[in-house]
Amino acid sequence: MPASVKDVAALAGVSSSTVSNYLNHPHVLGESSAAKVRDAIAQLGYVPNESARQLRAGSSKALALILLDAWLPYFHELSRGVEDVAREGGWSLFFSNSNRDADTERGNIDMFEAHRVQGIVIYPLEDVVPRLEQLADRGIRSVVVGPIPPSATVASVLFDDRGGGRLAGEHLLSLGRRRIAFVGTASVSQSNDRLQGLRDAVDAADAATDMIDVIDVPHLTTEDGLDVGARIAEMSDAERPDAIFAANDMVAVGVLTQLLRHGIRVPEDVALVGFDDVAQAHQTVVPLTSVRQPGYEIGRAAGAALIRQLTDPTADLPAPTPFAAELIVRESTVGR
Amino acid sequence: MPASVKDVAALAGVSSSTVSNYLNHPHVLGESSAAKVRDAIAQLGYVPNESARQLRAGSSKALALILLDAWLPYFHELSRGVEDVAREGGWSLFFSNSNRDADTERGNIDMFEAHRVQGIVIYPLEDVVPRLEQLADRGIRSVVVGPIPPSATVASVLFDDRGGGRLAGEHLLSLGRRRIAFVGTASVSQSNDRLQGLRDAVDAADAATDMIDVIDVPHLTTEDGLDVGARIAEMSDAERPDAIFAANDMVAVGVLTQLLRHGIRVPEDVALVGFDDVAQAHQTVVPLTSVRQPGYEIGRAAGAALIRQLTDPTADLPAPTPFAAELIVRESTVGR
DNA sequence: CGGCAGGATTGGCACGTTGCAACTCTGCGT
DNA sequence: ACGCAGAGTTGCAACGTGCCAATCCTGCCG
Repeated sequence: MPASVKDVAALAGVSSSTVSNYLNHPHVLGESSAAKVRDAIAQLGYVPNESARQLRAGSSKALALILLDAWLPYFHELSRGVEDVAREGGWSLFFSNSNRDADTERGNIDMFEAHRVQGIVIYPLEDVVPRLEQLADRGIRSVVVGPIPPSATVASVLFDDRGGGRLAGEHLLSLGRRRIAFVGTASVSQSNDRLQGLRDAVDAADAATDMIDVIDVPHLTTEDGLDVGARIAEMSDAERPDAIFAANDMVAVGVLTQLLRHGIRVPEDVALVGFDDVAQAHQTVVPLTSVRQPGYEIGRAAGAALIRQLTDPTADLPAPTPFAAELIVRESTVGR
Repeated sequence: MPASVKDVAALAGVSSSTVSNYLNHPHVLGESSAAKVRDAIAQLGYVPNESARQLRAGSSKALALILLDAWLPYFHELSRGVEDVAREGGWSLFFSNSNRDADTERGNIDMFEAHRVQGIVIYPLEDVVPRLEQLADRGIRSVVVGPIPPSATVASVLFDDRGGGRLAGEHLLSLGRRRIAFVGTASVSQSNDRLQGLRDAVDAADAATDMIDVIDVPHLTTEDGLDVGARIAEMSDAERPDAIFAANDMVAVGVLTQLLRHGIRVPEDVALVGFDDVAQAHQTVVPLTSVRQPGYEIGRAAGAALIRQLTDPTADLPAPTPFAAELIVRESTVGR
């Protein structure tokens, strides 16, 4: 039912090639034809059919972004970075959310392959590198945010999670804290790296290795943090840790909220460090010390790396120099 | 470079029609051909080209969702509702975010028209009904979430914002509060309706009309709430309102946080009511009384209304019976 | 053994767009 | 007056898919 080039051409009294030229090579058009085509397009409200364009072109000038869990604030920042760099380069960007489900993740990859996007930025749940290498054979390049096994065709953008964990640990130790609880998710490699960094700090300080108490939660959400906070609040003073390092800010916010509800003082009774430094970290009653992960910049870097590969397929994969962690100290560790 | 039906057909030793039949009408295939085609598809890793499919079909089995500001938690709930109902009906769903920018909103609509989606669910920024009616002429139906002028072709799903505002007002008045500050955004009609509901409650109680103090903020974010909270905290006891009604939960969370930082007691000194009842409302140090807006159900209703129109184009537009508001009372108004 | 029913398979076209090669036309130089 | 340059325009093919009508084949009945 919508108008096609043919309809426009008929109304304008020119051939469809001329209409196509008007859209894609305006400079070759004569003045009078251009005017006729312009009027006809306006009159019919013609909008080029993107599917036909893509079919003709062989692929769409589009990228895809697949996120582990789009509702976490950190992923907002990441996606804005990818989005901006895509828009600047004139690419369209399709989003999708794996919702922490491996089937959904695979389904999203399949869908984007069917839509012939040219490249994919993915923050993966499971090991997707073999699948991505398969896609690379078929001309779809990709960039993984996070650590991956070495690959000849799949690039990655790294953040120094372990170093960030170490910064958090050193900070807490320097404050004299000696019983540190780590709240994280063993199923996400980044969480484990952050824990390893904490262990590094403890080892370097020559402190007792049993000072770390690991608490595993399913999703790193505020809700999970509230549960953990309740458990900690119920502990006796003797068994309660004097510091908590949370694997992300959202779970830290939950812990903080629950501790405050129970009248436990932060940082006097328990010091608290989060991770990511999202906006929420300084929007809490006691502003949160956090390890800054530059989500926006990481997103930009991932998008830029992808676009570079697509623009110049002969270029080498960019060397994965990790983004450095930075500790942002606020009142949840040092008071006012 | 990727394989096409032709490649599959050549490898399987059958015609491309047979391959097409295998994919779309498996029952007409013979046993042996089916097996050959299956093997060839597997061997080549063939994935049908979605663009070509859509071109052939005339339109994609896809819907679009355009949100005013995807980062607000309320919109997560809304989008999950639309997403679920779309998936259940076998439709793909494309997301996009207007980011509170009218140009972006228009650009998104244009993009989805070019991609020939069959329908659009939109939570609009500006008045988009004329544009949507134009789309309806070209076969793209749409459903607006929120109030719209009467239209023959554009459906809407309504929520009783005014009634919700009234509930909040009645609640605060019944608690004996007499100086109510309203925090909202004049540029969003829903915010104004909520304020009007508050005024209704005050009028009905025969109370002084100057008891309402309207504070306008730009975006209804937590950051805006922090600013407002700071202003309120600096007021003298005499001029400080004894109740605050915020147009959404995020701004309420900001206000609450700032008040608590300044040692102002909630609800003893200032009672606080939010709007939407998102998850964050019960994840605060003092859980937030809020007017529940069933975002998930509203999203489902919008998606279902759209799919109904597409499935049966002769059906009348569904009557827009508004979703009712419900007050969820928590400690930010009644204490413990 | 001829014919025919009906299942299985195929050729060809159309969807809307774009790029290329080919064509027309105007005006200018010789 | 003739040719030619070059700007402007056009016809045609092709992208990958899906559907329709047409064809092929197998086996069975008379």
